[in-house]
Parts: sequence; structure tokens; C-alpha cells
Amino acid sequence: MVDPASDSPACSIQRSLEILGDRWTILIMRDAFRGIRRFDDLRRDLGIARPVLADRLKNLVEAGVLERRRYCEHPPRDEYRLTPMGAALSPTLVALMRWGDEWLSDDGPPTTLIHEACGEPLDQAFVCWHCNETFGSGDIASRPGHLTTTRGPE
Amino acid sequence: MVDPASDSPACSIQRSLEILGDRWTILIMRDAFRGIRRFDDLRRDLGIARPVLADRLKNLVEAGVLERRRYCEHPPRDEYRLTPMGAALSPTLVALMRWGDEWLSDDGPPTTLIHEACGEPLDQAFVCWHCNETFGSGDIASRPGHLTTTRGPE
DNA sequence: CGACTTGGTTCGTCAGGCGAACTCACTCTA
DNA sequence: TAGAGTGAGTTCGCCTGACGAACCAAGTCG
Repeated sequence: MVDPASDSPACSIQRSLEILGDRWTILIMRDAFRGIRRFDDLRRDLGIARPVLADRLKNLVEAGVLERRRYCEHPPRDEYRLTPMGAALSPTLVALMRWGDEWLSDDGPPTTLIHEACGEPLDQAFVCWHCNETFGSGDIASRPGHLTTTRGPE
Repeated sequence: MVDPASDSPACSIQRSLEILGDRWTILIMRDAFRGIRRFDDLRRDLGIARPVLADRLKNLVEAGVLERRRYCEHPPRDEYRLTPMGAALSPTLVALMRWGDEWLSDDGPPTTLIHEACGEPLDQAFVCWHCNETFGSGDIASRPGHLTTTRGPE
């Protein structure tokens, strides 16, 4: 906030959180991934207040993460669908879910994600296509656009 | 979806968000990854109000994500460090950062994460150790603990 | 001593989240 | 054709919680 050039606008995490960073939005996106698309279904599933849900959906549509589509003409009914930009959030949601699975669930994961082709549990990893290997967060460094080079997550 | 007992407490994303899901906490964790550990440094960097930062740090310590450690005795100074549980958030933060890089930055990523061993940009992918291959979000299904099997993120 | 730094707490204000009630367009039942 | 029901909101008034400002305490420096 003080340093002008450094992080306020130049951090992608912060930019992402300007769209996703309130108590409801990520849960709305989770439901969108789960196929819940209609206003009242979202409201019931989340237990969110109507005005708040209306506001969040409007913001998400404006941000380009959801798309409002008419799926029925006769009673005019719209649904909210993931755009490609919204669908690209899946690694984030999966990472969040796996963190909760590992650190917050007493009796094993409530839901296990599996590789559809074989039915075995999946993992999420960092990949270097140059070295052609996967690695953990200990081997990450960062190369800033216009900052000095520092270590990334330790 | 329908099942009442199913998702409210049983969704790991929701559990994670009970710890991380307000406007500041993820930014605090980002700064923790960046090596910002002291109260006033965090306050200055984030532009957060003092009482709010004190409250968030207390909650994060209670949740086991940060650890408060005395690093100087003479003027008694504490710092907040990532616990293993906190460090395990790196895939989540990286995913969020990469999403912002891809969809919200006009002029290329502000910061690029690289594979420390070779200096090339890294990727993040889903891995199946059974099939020994990486794949995208299109090949994910989910096997719930006590729900019917449904598709995961599409 | 007095100024300064770090790491808070207390306080009063004000924006924003909440449930309840209302609206509107449409459909279904009788 | 009247009345109930549903989906998708908007309006309203209350109350929590985020905010900046001020205050506090422990220690250090000059």
C-alpha cells in the first residue's frame, strides 16, 4: 500500500482475490463446478442471503468467471455457467480441497478426487517440462517481472 | 447436492475457507511465504488495520497455520512463521497466482515461478501415480465418502 | 529524561451482510 | 378465471464487523 510500484497491483494473488476474495465467492464457484447453476439452488445449498447472492453473481458475471445463460424460454429461466476463465479455477479449488482433506478432516477426506481413466486417486504437483519431472514446493524460486529475484514459497 | 447431511461440514473447501476465507487471511499467508514475518511489516505491506491484523494472526496461530516465535529476547520481539500446515498451502497460493497471471494481467505475469534447479518456468498439473501421467481438469472425477459418485470439476 | 520502535488494545463510526418482506413474471390446478 | 406456487430477484431496517485514530506498554537510543 505504501510502496507504489511493488505489490498492490502487481501481485496476481491480490488481483485474483479482488474477484474471489470474500466469504462466499469461492463457495459459489465450488457449487458451479459441482453443477449447481440456478439461483435458488445456489441459495439453498449455501444458505446465503438472497441480496448477497444476487450481488456476487452479478460481480462474477462482470468479471467473466460465470456466464448467465437462458436455458428455458417459456418460463424465462437463466442459469449461471462456468466460462473458460471460471473453469480455469479448478487447480485452485482442488488445491484448497486437498489442503482441507489433509489438515482439517479427522476421518479421511469427505470426497476423493480420482483420475477418471483409472479410478485411482490423483495428486497435484509442480511440473517442469524442461527437466521433465515433478517436484514439490521446496524447489520453487521466483523471477519477478520488475522486482529483485527472491525465493518463492519455502 | 440434495443430501442435507452431505456438504455443509463435509466439504473440505468449506472447511479450508473457515480458516482462510476472509478478505485478508490469504494475503497474510502470501506475505508469510514471501518471508514477511513481523507484525508491523505485515501491517505496512498490506495496509491492514492494526486490530484486524492482530485478530487474523491470532486466529491463524490458533488454527495451526502460523507459529508465533520469539526471535529476539532483549527487546522482546516475536515473529510469525509458517508451520508445516501453513507451508502446505503453497499449491493453493501458486494456483491462485497462476490464475491471476493468466486471466487478469494485461502485460504478462508480474512474477514468474521457476523450477529452482533449471530456472525454467514451472507448471502445475494433476498427476496420477498409478498411470504415471499428468492430466488436466477434464479428466477428474470424484468418489465421495458417503455420497453418490459424481463428476468433479468439468 | 524524552523520543522512537514494536506490537498491540480500546473506541466510535460507518459500510456491508443479514433475514424478512415485497415484487414481478410465469405456470399449474381446479 | 381465480388462487396458489415457483424462480429470481429488489427493498428495507438491523446489527456485525472492518476501519482509522488514539492510547498503551515494554524496551532502546541519544
